Order: sequence, then C-alpha cells, then structure tokens
Amino acid sequence: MLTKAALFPTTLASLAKQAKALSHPARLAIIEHLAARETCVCGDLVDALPLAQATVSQHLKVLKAAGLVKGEVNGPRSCYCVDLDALTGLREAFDSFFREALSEAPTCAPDAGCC
Amino acid sequence: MLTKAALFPTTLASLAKQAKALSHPARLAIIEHLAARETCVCGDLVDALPLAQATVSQHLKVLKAAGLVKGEVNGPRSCYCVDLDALTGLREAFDSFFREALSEAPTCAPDAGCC
DNA sequence: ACGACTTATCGTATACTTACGATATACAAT
DNA sequence: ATTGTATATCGTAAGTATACGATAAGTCGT
Repeated sequence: MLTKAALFPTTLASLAKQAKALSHPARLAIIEHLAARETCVCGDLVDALPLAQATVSQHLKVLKAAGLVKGEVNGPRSCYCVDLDALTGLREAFDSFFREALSEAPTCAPDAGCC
Repeated sequence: MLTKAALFPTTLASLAKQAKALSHPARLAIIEHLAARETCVCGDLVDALPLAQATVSQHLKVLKAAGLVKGEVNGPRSCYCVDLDALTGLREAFDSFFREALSEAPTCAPDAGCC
C-alpha cells in the first residue's frame, strides 16, 4: 500500500470497508448475539466467545468504527447493540451489488468456449 | 492468531471468509467487471484498475480461492469469469444472515434505557 | 474511601495483506 | 526456432489485523 489515492469508486470502497467489518467470524457472532439479546453488555459476549476480553473489546471497536454497532458506555456496564439502520443499509448495499452483478452477468460467453 | 481451533460455527466462519474476499474495493471492481463482460481476460482488468498487473493477478487468485471466480488458463490468454452459482449462494448467505439478525433484533431494549 | 467487578486501552508478538518490480512460463504468429 | 504478447509466480517491503496479558479507568455496593 505504497501509493493510494482516489482509486476506486466510493460505492465500492465503502462496501469493501463494511465487508471487512464482517470478515471475521467473531464479529459475525457478535452481531448475531447482539441482535438476539438487546441490551447486551460486553461480558455476555466474552462468555459466549472463545476469546479473551481484550480481544472481544477490540472486535467491538471495529464494529463500532464501521457503524454497525452502537455502544453506550454506561460506566462499567457498557451497553452495545446493533445499529438496525446501518445493518439494513448494509444489507441493501450488498443486495444491490449482487443484483447488479448477477443481472448483468450472461450465463455464458457468447463466443469463447472457456467458461 | 496464536491458538486457533474449532472456535466458531462453520456457517459464520464460511461467511466471514467470503466477506473477506469482498473486503477490498479492487476485488469488488473485478467482480463487477467480470459480471458485466463475460470472457474477460486479465488484461482488461489491468487496464480498468489502477493497479499493477501482478497485483491484479493476486486479487484474482484470492477471488478464485474463495470460489467466487472461475478461471480457465488457456495459455497466455486466461479467461476469468464470475461463478454465478457461488455468487448466488453468497448472496443468499448474506441475506439469511441479515434476515436473521434484523428479525431477531428488538427495536429497542425492553428495560434498559440505553439504546 | 475501599474493594469488587466490568470494560477499555496499552504494549507487544505474530501472522496476514497489499503492493510492486523482476522474472518465469506459455501460447501465437511469423 | 524466434519473437511478441499475456499471465502467473517469486521475492520483498511496508502496512494492517489478531490475539493476549497487564494495566488503567470507571461505577456500584458497602
């Protein structure tokens, strides 16, 4: 990553960024967990995940930075929960990406016999 | 990543893996490009992307490893194209992940006044 | 104020990712 | 066979991610 400027369309850059937030099973598990049980404190997660408390906190930070999770730090009993709007938006972003890709893709090549 | 065993449900692990494949704008751009123009050789991509040929080839390798792209190496004129089945499957995997997360998520906490 | 408990941050080690130039490989055309 | 063109791989450098123990910081109950 030596030279990096305005290289990719912002739509793709932003989708990639959020995909990155989903690119670790622990973070997917956190989202699932938070979605299931609202008002979840971090401790629940540490118990539910095979990771040290510091690591869970770090993953939460990543999710928070990506905007997928909201956290209210009520002192020692932080409350994290999923950001439903963000999650919905991301879902739609993925959906339109796939929709476009799949609709534009021809079933097979018209001329070349490759695929 | 010092100790890693069977830690997460395979569903999440696999979704995370594929999300990782989508977690770079160049790879999203590649998928879009391949989806739009079938029978795409790598050269097209190198022209379309602001990256060196070696780097594009590397990204293609990642996509291929993730199963999202099929590549037939016809000598000097490799033909890469999106794997429609895989893309469809991934779309559904994301969709069911989001569906579950969003449907299970209560709009707000029943008791705590945090979120 | 003090201790118990919970979460965040720091420091750090290891591994992975990204990128590129240089080089190898492989076919096509002459 | 030789040259040209196209793609893959190697080597390498720099950045980023993952993980954890140790420590800090903040709050509640006493």
